[in-house]
Amino acid sequence: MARTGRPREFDKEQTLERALELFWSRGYGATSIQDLVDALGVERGSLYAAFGDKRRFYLEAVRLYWEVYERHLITALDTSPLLPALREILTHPARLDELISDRGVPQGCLVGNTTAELVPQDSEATKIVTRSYRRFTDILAGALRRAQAAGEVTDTHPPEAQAQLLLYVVQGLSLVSRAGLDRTAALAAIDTAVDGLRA
Amino acid sequence: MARTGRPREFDKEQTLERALELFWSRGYGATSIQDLVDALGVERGSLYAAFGDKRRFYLEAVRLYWEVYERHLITALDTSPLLPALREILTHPARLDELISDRGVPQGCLVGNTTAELVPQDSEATKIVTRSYRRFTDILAGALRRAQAAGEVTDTHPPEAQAQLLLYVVQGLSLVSRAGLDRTAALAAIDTAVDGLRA
DNA sequence: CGACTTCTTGACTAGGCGTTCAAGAAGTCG
DNA sequence: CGACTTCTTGAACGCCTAGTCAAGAAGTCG
Repeated sequence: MARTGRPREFDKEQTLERALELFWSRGYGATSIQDLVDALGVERGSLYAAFGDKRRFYLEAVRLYWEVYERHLITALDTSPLLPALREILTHPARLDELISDRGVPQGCLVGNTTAELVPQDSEATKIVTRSYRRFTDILAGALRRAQAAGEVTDTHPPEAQAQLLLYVVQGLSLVSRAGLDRTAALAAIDTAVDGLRA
Repeated sequence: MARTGRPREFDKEQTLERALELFWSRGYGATSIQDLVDALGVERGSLYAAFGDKRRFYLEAVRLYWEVYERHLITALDTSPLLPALREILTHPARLDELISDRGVPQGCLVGNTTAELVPQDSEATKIVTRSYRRFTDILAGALRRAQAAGEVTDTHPPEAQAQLLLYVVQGLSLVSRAGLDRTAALAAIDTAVDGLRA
């Protein structure tokens, strides 16, 4: 049983990654199926067969984006002292690598972009986005709690409030950076935020 | 000379305000001309005659939005002590009135939404957005400088860096709020930010 | 080999989009 | 009144969109 048919000619995971790049740089609405066909080298019918309609395709890309980012976040923050790592995280919100760099244009955080474009109209997008924000604050609050206990971070405010504030900072930085990034000003702001947490 | 023709039957300014509301809640791409015709009660041809094409119409709305917000900002921050006023500003980023309230759904900041949707592809949108951010930080930096001199705000970091950070916080809060607002968590984060500025 | 399953291709459909425009309505001014 | 200008109306245009589907290709397995 389960006769297997003709094998897929393209790598599904890799195609999703490339679609993610396109969706990330252009947004959901401004990326047409034709754009995807051209960029991915996969015909329309195959895309529909593999990923369902455009919306599902996009949401899948957002899921992948967050999955990668979350792994990065957990790894990076599992350290002591926390604040230098936190500073790193804050300087890399949009691109996992090069937000503050010369190459490439900052394109924000895909979760944040999705928030602006699809939320709250699209309920599934809202669920993904809400969940991502929740994970972010949970992970940060955990790290901050440990750092408070270690005396590295001030305990004048609860770690949850500090984590929520950092979510705003990251998302704000990601968004504003799309309009052009002044590295010096951004770094000064980040340092102000990080120093505000110091015990 | 200058024979005047048939007078316009609708109020241009008021129509722009109502279009602003629509663009604000749905975004640029998701608001069709037909939506505008239906909501404004003005036929397509008249809209085109009065406002040019859709893009100009939208950008005009963004300009109006910022103009109103900037006036509000300047007025609200022209006070001493500064921090209570600043806290007010931070709690009202999205709606000038009721971001943190029960009625209505937060729809973010129109400038921020524009950043996510049109920047950096659209150069005119980028100019408007960049200028708005610049005005925001200039106004805040001025107020913070005075408050530093008065000994109300810490001078461990320059007012420009503090202002840039607050821009990120406001934009981040506006954006994240679209996905649902936890009043308590948001207020706790804002208090954390404001207390971090205290001398 | 031949039956079966799945994938690929690209033409096709239907609908929505932004935009235009010609004809008529409603004013002003000489 | 009649000439002139501007605004209103809504049909029409061309384009692009997301999505479908039938025919053929490329595998697997009995």
